Amino acid sequence: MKIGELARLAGSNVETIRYYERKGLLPIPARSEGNYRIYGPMHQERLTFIRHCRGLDMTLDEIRTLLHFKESPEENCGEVNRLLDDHIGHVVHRIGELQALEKQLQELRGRCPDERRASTCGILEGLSQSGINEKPMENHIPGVHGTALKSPKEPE
Amino acid sequence: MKIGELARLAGSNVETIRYYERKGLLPIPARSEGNYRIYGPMHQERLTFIRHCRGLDMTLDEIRTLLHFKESPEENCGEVNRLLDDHIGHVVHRIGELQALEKQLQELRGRCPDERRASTCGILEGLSQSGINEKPMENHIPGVHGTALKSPKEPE
DNA sequence: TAAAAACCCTTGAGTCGCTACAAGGTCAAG
DNA sequence: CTTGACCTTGTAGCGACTCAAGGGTTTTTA
Ligand SMILES: [Zn+2]
Ligand SMILES: [Zn+2]
Ligand SMILES: [Zn+2]
Ligand SMILES: [Zn+2]
Repeated sequence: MKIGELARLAGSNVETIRYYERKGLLPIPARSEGNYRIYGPMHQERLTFIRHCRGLDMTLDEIRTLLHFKESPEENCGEVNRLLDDHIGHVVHRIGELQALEKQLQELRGRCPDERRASTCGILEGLSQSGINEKPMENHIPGVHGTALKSPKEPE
Repeated sequence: MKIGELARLAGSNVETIRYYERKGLLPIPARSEGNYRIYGPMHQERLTFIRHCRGLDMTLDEIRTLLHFKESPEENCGEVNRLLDDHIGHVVHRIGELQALEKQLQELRGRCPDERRASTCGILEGLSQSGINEKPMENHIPGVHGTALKSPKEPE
């Protein structure tokens, strides 16, 4: 099967498949005479696995680890289980952050119940004040991973 | 004041300040004889405002809008209030997504209560099956904004 | 006073997980 | 033989930064 069909079958997209190949998540496929990538059922299974994982918001690194265990069936799966626990931790952590965020935002919203001149808007005022969200949340993470709003790292 | 001091005062970081300047969020400062950026209290206030907003996970675009209203005190602040409502919506939406995600992950985790051979790991098995998270969540968003896991867009 | 340290400058590239071209090659049907 | 769907490589872009190279300037210290 060629790349377009694989994409359709896995509900994915051609460029994404080539991207996964570059990133080492999908094994390099055979090529046809005309230099087309040729895939078999194992590629399809693997791609589907990857997409399931991405649907659960895992990073490509996390997925790489899981794929390793898929390929070595006699290894102990403890690390898989731990990886999932950690990942659940990522999600739970992020939920907590966002709930705190919502509270702050609601509080801020409450400061301007009506429409006024911008100079007296309680929201703009609140955002200018120190005291509201003085320091960025520690470990403030977009999605469930990655890094955003790091505080400037202190010299060692 | 020079850029380093401003960074310290605002709990920010020098590169970020220059980045905001490039992006038009901070007004272009005067320069010293030695070509150093020279800032005053208004720059500090503005940067602090921006950092507060980022601490609340707003995009730079959202912040740009707020800054506009800060600068035009006699405009009506209705749009500010709406922007905040929308942004609260972004956060609430994302919380809902992450809670659904956590449920799925917990369910998956339950499939492998002990450590076994990888070939019989309930988690790896679950991720391979169709049926679990068949299609990516609609509108699955990293952070509170942006777009990830778009399904391939259909031709118009 | 001169060297060393600390600060600042610009430019350009890297991060993540894709998406979207552009310019061309290949293949089946009509 | 031509059309058009499909494929190829390569490059650039998103957001919000972060970091490194290779300089110039200012401040501190010996
Ligand atoms: Zn994770
Ligand atoms: Zn208002
Ligand atoms: Zn928002
Ligand atoms: Zn297991």
